[in-house]
Amino acid sequence: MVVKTSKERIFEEAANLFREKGYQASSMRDLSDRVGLKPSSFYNHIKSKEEILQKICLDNAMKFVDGMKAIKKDSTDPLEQLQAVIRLHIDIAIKDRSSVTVFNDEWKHLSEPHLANFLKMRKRYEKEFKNIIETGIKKKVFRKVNPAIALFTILTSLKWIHYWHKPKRKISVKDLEKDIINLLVNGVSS
Amino acid sequence: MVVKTSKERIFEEAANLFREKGYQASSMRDLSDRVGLKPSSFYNHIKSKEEILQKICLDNAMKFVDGMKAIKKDSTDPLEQLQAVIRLHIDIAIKDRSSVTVFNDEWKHLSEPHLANFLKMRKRYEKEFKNIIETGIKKKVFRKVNPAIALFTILTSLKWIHYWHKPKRKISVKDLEKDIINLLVNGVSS
DNA sequence: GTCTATAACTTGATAGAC
DNA sequence: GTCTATCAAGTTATAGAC
Repeated sequence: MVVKTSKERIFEEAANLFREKGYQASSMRDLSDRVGLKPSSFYNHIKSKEEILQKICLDNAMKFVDGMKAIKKDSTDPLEQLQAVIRLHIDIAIKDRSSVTVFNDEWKHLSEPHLANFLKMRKRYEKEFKNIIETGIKKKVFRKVNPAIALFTILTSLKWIHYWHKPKRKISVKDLEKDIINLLVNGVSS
Repeated sequence: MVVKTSKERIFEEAANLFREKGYQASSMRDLSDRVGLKPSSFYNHIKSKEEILQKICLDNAMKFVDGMKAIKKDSTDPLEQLQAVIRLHIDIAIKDRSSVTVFNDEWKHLSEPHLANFLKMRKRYEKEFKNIIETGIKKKVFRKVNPAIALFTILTSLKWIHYWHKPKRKISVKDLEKDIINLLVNGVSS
């Protein structure tokens, strides 16, 4: 994919723009400046502004759903699964910063029925995540924590990476993953 | 404060509205419907729409800054300080859900110089938080974790409470605080 | 201090020439 | 497939009556 099509450039620049300014504050004219096409030309490639948001949200949701599916297939050990899920979140955040930020922060601007679909997928994902924690507790691999609280604490704690990680930082992705897993699994206490 | 002034009602309903729809997607007409005043009447009480956002962001920033100051005064033990900071975040999130959500998610729509001020305050707060972690490591109260990674993981992990906590949930604030502190300090591993 | 009316501007999207 | 021109609707904020 050396030469990008106009359509690809629209989606890529839109993700960058939406990440920086938010979906609502980003106008088609702003996007036009970045893509190098007049706003009217967009409509040969997309149906509407919201279609861009829909695709970004759906594509990222699929990355998480597919990743979770693979994890559950690869291992049945809750600790291994938890570690793999943490790695999944970090890898997705680092691979496409803009797109995952839009997925995290701008989904609320989806219209129906896309919003309902999105929330249904998210709920299902959270359920699978919580199941890992609950199984870990049952097998005594994890301490007896409140599964819902552990779920949201861990899930939310993985949302800063896209904001913090820049290629210039000296830490490698492998080390970053190791440190975060260590922190969430073992805590800070000595 | 039994009877609320128009000004108070504007700020209160604005926080609710901005939380639900986002700042940019919230119009003065939307706000008008909730407050029960015509949009033009707002301008007897406020200078602009952004002034509302500015006040919400600044007020909440001050809550965190003041809270941090009190914590550093009350104790010099890093573990006690960390526990108190976690409680601070949870208490603020539960006491005024809407306002803290706007503070968390909508600050990017501040114009200069308010945006720069906000970011400066945030950076200073993060520095004080990181200092607790670094001191804890030096005193061997905490394990030798990467302080920046621990800072952001813990800080971010506290951002789901406003979204999850509803009075109808059976768990008390005290128990919620205990569970989250336990999780972040000791991890999930048994 | 609230209202009606409206100014001044920006928005997403379309029509139609090339 | 890109452009110019433009529309219809929505935006924040103000002027001035009461």
